[in-house]
Amino acid sequence: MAGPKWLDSEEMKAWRLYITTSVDLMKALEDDVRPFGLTMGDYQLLAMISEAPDRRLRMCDLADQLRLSRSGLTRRMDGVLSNAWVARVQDQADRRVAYAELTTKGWNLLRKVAPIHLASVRRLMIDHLTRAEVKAIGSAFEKISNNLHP
Amino acid sequence: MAGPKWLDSEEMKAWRLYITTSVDLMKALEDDVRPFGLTMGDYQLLAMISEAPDRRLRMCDLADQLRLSRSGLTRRMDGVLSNAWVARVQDQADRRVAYAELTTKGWNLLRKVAPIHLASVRRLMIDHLTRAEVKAIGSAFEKISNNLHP
DNA sequence: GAAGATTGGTTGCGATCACAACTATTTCGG
DNA sequence: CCGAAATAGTTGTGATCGCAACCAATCTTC
Repeated sequence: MAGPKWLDSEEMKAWRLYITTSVDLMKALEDDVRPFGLTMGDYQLLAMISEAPDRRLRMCDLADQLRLSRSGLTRRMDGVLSNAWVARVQDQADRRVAYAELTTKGWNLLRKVAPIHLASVRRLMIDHLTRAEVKAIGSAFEKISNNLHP
Repeated sequence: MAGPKWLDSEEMKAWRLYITTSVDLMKALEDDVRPFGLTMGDYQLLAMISEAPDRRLRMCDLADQLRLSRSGLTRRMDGVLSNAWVARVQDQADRRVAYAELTTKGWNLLRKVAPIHLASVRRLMIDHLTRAEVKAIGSAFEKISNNLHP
């Protein structure tokens, strides 16, 4: 590695605040979707599907995008399936493949919750930041992400 | 709330990259401490205790700093206690209180792992950022944190 | 100084999730 | 084509962690 072994105080400050605050932030966002019977995991699943063509996504791709293992996704699907927010659709061409498809009920729920969730993201994070900080976070995590995914 | 309901594209980019990349980053850091028989949770526990006076911390304070529930900490302690990295010390003055105290074995382990962990933080995150981005992340999460903890 | 509230910590239980092993289907090498 | 390898998804198992209920010790209030 190029850099010295330790982090200087600016770096350490950024690292520590980032790590601890991220946990708190997630819990606060979780609190804000709970009244709708959703976890953040559920919300992200619904949001991810809603942006895909035909509001459906292969299980495999969905797992990748949600950073879940395939077994993790199978279990998470149990919840959204039993609530009928998502339907399971078997692919006719390749019968190994199943799609997760947003139902009308799921779509309606998401339309109701999304503005509230995004308002939470604003209230808890974005509204406290300068435009420069927003851009810096975007570019910083973009570089970190590019390095992580070769 | 003051702001508009939706996030603009800069804000959305920052938010999404932050959320997804944070998960990936955590997994990568986890991979780097695993060879030492540690989880990131264990590492953070040891690191937190090591910075306290006498390298000991009340269970309660430790739980707060690690963002764990008290029961969560009890269970996590099982691991570090059975590895004898941490010892349980009962307070004589207030007999409700237990301290988690870093053992010599735990201290030696931490001295070995800390440089490697910090090198990972550099390699995976800090070294990819400009000084301005590091400062922006520090100030941004500081403000988010201040808002979260009233 | 005794009753009730508060604080510190553990335990029972349920939810979430990853890994490994498994089944089913498709694709590829020869 | 046929068998081997790859791909998609599920299930068994174990780890982690929060909530609620609990016990024990201390503090508070009258």
